[in-house]
Amino acid sequence: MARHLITSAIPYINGIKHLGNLVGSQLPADLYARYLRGRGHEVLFLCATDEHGTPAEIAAQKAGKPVAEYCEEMHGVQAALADGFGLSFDHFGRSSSPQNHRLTQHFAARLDAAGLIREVTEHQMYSPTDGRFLPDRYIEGTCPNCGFDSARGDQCDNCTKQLDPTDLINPRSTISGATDLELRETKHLYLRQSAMKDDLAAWIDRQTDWPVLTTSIAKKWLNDGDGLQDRGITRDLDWGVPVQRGDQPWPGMEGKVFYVWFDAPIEYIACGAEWVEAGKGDDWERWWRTDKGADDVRYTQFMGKDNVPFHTLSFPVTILGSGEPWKLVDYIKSFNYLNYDGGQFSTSRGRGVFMDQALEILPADYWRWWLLSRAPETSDSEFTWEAFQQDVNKDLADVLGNFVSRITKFCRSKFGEAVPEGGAYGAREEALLADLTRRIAAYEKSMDAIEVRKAAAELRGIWVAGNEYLQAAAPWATFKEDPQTAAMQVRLGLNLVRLYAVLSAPFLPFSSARLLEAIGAEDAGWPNDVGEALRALPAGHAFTVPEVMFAKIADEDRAAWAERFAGVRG
RNA sequence: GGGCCCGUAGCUCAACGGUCAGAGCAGACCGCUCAUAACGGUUUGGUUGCAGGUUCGAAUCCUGCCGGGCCUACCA
Repeated sequence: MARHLITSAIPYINGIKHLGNLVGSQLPADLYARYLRGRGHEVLFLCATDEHGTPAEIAAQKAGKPVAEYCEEMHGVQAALADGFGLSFDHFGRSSSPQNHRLTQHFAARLDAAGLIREVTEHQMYSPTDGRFLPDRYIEGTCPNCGFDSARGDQCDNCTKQLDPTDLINPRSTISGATDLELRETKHLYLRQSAMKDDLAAWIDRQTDWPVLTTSIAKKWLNDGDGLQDRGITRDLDWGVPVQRGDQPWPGMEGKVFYVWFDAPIEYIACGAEWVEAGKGDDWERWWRTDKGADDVRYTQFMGKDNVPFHTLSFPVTILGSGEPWKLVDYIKSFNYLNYDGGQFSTSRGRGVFMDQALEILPADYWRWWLLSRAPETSDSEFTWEAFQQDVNKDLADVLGNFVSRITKFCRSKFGEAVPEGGAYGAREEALLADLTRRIAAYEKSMDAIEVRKAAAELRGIWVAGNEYLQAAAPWATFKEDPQTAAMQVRLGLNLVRLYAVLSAPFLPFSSARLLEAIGAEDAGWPNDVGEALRALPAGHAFTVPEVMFAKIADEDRAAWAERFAGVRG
C-alpha cells in the first residue's frame, strides 16, 4: 500500500465549466483517485475553486453582488456539480480561505527572505470610470497595424500582431466602454524565477517519464528568448490575498493583493489544512511536508495544457525557493483540449455542453465514460453528437448493459432470482479465467500509468469477454440437455456482473453502485485473484434484475441536443 | 516571426528500428435467439501526407516540402 496525493487544477470561479474543462483535469484526476482507492492505497484527493482576479470581480459586479458573496454562491454551485459528476474529492476548498491567505503570505515572506522577490515600478492603464487598473485584455481599440477596430490590448485578433495597450488607437475599457483611460505608475513585486532557472531545468530534465506535452511546454518557457522571465506576483485589486510578509505589513504594497496565479497553486496545500478544519482528517502535514511524513507520498497533478507553465515553473519556484521541505510534484499529467463539433467550446457564446446542462440530459456515467475513453491525451480531440451517441450506445448499452441484462434475465427465467447451484468448470471456464487474468493485468498497468484511453479500451475488452463466453457456452442450449452445467455457466455469468461492477467503478461509479446493489454484493474489493473473485457470489445468493442499466440515446434526442447546444446560451 | 505536437483503413486511434502495419466503430456475409433488434464469428478496406536520405531492415531516425493544431509570459 502506498500513499497518493492527487490534485486537479482548480476551476475558476466565474461560471459553470464546460465538458472540455472537466475532461482536462477533474475527471481524469477522479478516475485515478478512485482506482487507487479501489486498489487499497491511501489517497488524499484535493480540489478547490480559484476565486481571485479581475474576472471574478467583474462577474460579481455583473451579478450585482459583493464579490465575496458571489464567490461563495458559485463555490456552492460548482461543488454541487462536482458531486453530480461523482468527483470524489476528499475536500473541495476555496482559494479565498483563511488558510490560503496565511500560507500565501507565509510563502511570500520566505521567498523575500531568500532574495527571490524584487520590486518593479511600472506603468499600467487605469480607468477612473471603472475605478480599477485594467489588464491588457480588458482594453480594446483600433489596431495600429491593420486598423481592426476591436483589437485587444495584448494582441490583435485580426492580424495576430502582439500589442501593448498603449499602442491602441482610441483605447476603451471593455468593462464600461470608458475612454478616459490614463497611464498610471504603480509598484509590484516580481518573483525572480530567472534566478532558479538552472534548478528548474535540472529538475525537468530528470522527469523522463512525464508526458511530452508537459515537458515540452516547460522547456519552451525555460529556453525561449532570453530564458525564463521573472513574473509579477501582485495586482492592484481589492479582492485577493493582501500583500504581507507573513503577518507583517509590506511597506509600499498597501492596498495590493497577490496575483491569482501566485496564490492558486498554494491553495493545493492550504486545501489540506481546510480538509482538517472541516473535520475530515487530522494531519495534513504528513501529506505535504517531507519532514513530517510526506517522504513516501507520491504526488500527481492533473491539468489542461494551458496550466502547465504555472505547475512546472512558477509553483516549483515557490516551493523550492521557500527553502522549506514542502512536497514537490512527482508526476504531471496534462491534457490537450476537447473541441466541440468543429470548433472550440465557448463560454461567452454558450457553444457546447456545460456541466449543469450535461447532467440535465443524461446521467453522469454517460459523460464520464465517453469523455474519459476519448480523452485528449496525445492531441486535441473533438466532441460530436453522432460519435457520442454511437459510442455510448455501443459501449455502455450494448456491450455492458446488455450483458448484465441477458445473464440476469436468463437466470431469473430458468433458475429464479438466486445464484444456481451445481456443475463444475471445464476447459472453457479455465480459458476465460486465464484471459481475464491477462486482461485485468493490462488494465491495471494502464491505470497505473494513467493512460486513460488505453485503460478504457482494456476495460471494454473485459466486458466483451463476458459476451463471448456466454455466446460460446450458450447456457440456453446447455440447459435443455445438462441443467447442472447450465447452472455453473449462469453462476459464472452472475459473478462476472459483480466483477465488472468492481473493475468499472473508477469510470462508472454510479452504475457500479447500482450493479453491486442489484446483485447484492457485499464484497466490492479489487480482484487480486480472478478465480476467487468469480466465486464471491455463492450458490443460493439472492439477487435482483436491475432495470435497464443504460437506455440508448435516440436519434431524435441527439438531433435536438445538437441544435440546442449549437450556440447562444441564455 | 519563433517553438512544440500531429498527419496511419470511411471515422476514432494503436504500433515508436525487426515476423503478412493492428483494434474499435461504420460496411458485407454467416451464426445465435438468453438479452436494451442486443450478442458472437468471418470478412472487405491502408504505395503509414509528399519527395529525398541513413540502414541489412523505416510508419518508426535525418532533411526539405505540403496540410492541421497548440503555445508565445498582464485572462485564468
